[in-house]
Formats: sequence, C-alpha cells, structure tokens
Amino acid sequence: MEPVKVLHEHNLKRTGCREGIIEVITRAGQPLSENEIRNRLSGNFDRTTFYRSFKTLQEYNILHKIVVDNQLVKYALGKSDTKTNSHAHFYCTSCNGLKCLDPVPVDLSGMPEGYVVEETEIIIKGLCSQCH
Amino acid sequence: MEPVKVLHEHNLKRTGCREGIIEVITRAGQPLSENEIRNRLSGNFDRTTFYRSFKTLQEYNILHKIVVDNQLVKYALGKSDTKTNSHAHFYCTSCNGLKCLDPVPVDLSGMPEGYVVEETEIIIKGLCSQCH
DNA sequence: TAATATTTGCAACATTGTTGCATTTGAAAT
DNA sequence: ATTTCAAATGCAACAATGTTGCAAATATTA
Repeated sequence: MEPVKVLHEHNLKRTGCREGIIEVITRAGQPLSENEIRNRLSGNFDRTTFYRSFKTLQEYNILHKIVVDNQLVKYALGKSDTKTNSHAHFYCTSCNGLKCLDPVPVDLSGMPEGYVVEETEIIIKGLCSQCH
Repeated sequence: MEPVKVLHEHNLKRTGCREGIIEVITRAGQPLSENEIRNRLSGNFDRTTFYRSFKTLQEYNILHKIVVDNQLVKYALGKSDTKTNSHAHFYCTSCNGLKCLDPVPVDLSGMPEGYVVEETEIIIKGLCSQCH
C-alpha cells in the first residue's frame, strides 16, 4: 500500500521521514538496517528523528524490529507476532540479508511449571538460496 | 566444576577476571549481565578486560551470550547449540530474569527452497514462576 | 629465577539508542 | 488563504554495549 495511505489510516502525520522509511523498506522487499534505509533515502534526517519514526511505526505495528546477535538491527514491515506460532526470521551469515519467514511451529510442551509464555522470537541462521 | 579446573582443562591462563566470571555465574544459577557480574565480583576490572574475557570464554564454549530485545545482554554457562533443537532462553518481562531452557523442538519443514539452516535461536518471553 | 607469550589497563572510537529543549511544520479550523 | 497548535524535527548531550591499538604487567613454562 502507498506509504501516505498507511500513515493516514493510523492517523499519523505524513512526514518525509516516515513516508521514506515505509517506501524504502517496501521497495527493498526485505528488512533493512538504519544505514541501509538512510542510504536509500533522498532526504537527510537526524538520527533522533529516525529512531523516533521507528518507534512510532513500531507502536502502530506498521513495522517491527529484528535483532541478530545484538548489534545487527534491521527493520521490517508489518507486525511481529506471538506465542507458539512465531514469526521467524532467517539471517544469512554470508550476505547478512534477513528474510521474514512464515510462522514456525514451536513446541512449548516442555515449559517448566508455572511459566507463562507471551511471545516467542526465533532467529534461524544459515545460508540463503543466493549464497548456498 | 571449579573455575580453576575449567580454565585449566581448556589450557586457558588462570586470571582473576576469568575465574570470577565463571564463579559468579555458577553461584547465581542464572545468566547475568555485565553489570550484575561486575557488582558481584570482588576485583575491579576494566570493561575491556571483561569483554575480552567474555569473548575468550565464549570461543571455548565455556559460556554463551544471550540477547533479548537488543540492549539487554546476559551471559550464561555452557555452549549454546544448534539446528532444529535449539537451546532456548526464557525471559521474564517482569523481573528481567533469564533462564536457560531445555532444547525446544522447532519445525523447520516449511523452510523455503535452497535455504540451509545452521543454527536457531529462540527467546521465549513471558512471566516466570516467581512473577506469575 | 628467567624468558616469553598472554593478559591487562587505558585511551579512543564505533554503533545503537534515549532525553531535554527550542524551533519548525502538518493539518485542522477559521 | 491564513491562523493555530499539537506533533515532529534538529541539535546537543548522554547511556549501554562493544572494539582496537599500544605499553605495562603477569601467568606459566622451561
């Protein structure tokens, strides 16, 4: 969907930074890091503005954050989801690319007594089809 | 096992920082952050030394790093493992405690064509038995 | 005890992220 | 079209986590 529409639907102001982020990630078709996004954007935004935009867009489930090995952070469109069916992410250790996968079933029958599960996060590492 | 023995077994020099890290995490019985470790240690070590010790101990599979939501980093004893049976971690969103779980089966039958899986990481979030 | 390869501490720097505050701006109301 | 004002921005400063280079200190081995 058009970035403008997405923002309007959520009653968010239309700003260059927000629009740009959505558009760039949409066009790339895969999660991108802050730098990857910045390099693809025409406008020049302060880092604070970026982070505030990321935060807002995450709060409205317009995008979600993925962290691999800490220090490698990328952002993807859509909301991340929960519980036993986790929205998983694939990380290619060769090209550093990320890919959102369909939910991967996780067997939580072995959880210890008294623990309540609210959400699961899965990072699957390996080689993507390009790098294999 | 005694910290000294662990180090000796891997032909690592016995230093206060390495010994202390192993001992403190062993005693705590759960993964600890850099600060939690520092506060429990008697000696006062430079942050660089800490990180180099963590690195070495990880290379020798004496401990492993766990990252939650990026920015929350903790260290645990033992090696983290791989593939379809992932050594999972439970994160309590109330007390911020971490717990290493038994391997949790992950169904990777839905992986796209041409992708090679080398390792999976799972963070399960929720409430621990104390906080429930 | 002496030799030496490792480890340490310090300084500097990198990345990711947040907060406070004054200024600017998008969009609704007039 | 202009006014209004809450929301967004830019800047400066700071925090957490982590790395690199280099000289000084130290653990083990001979």
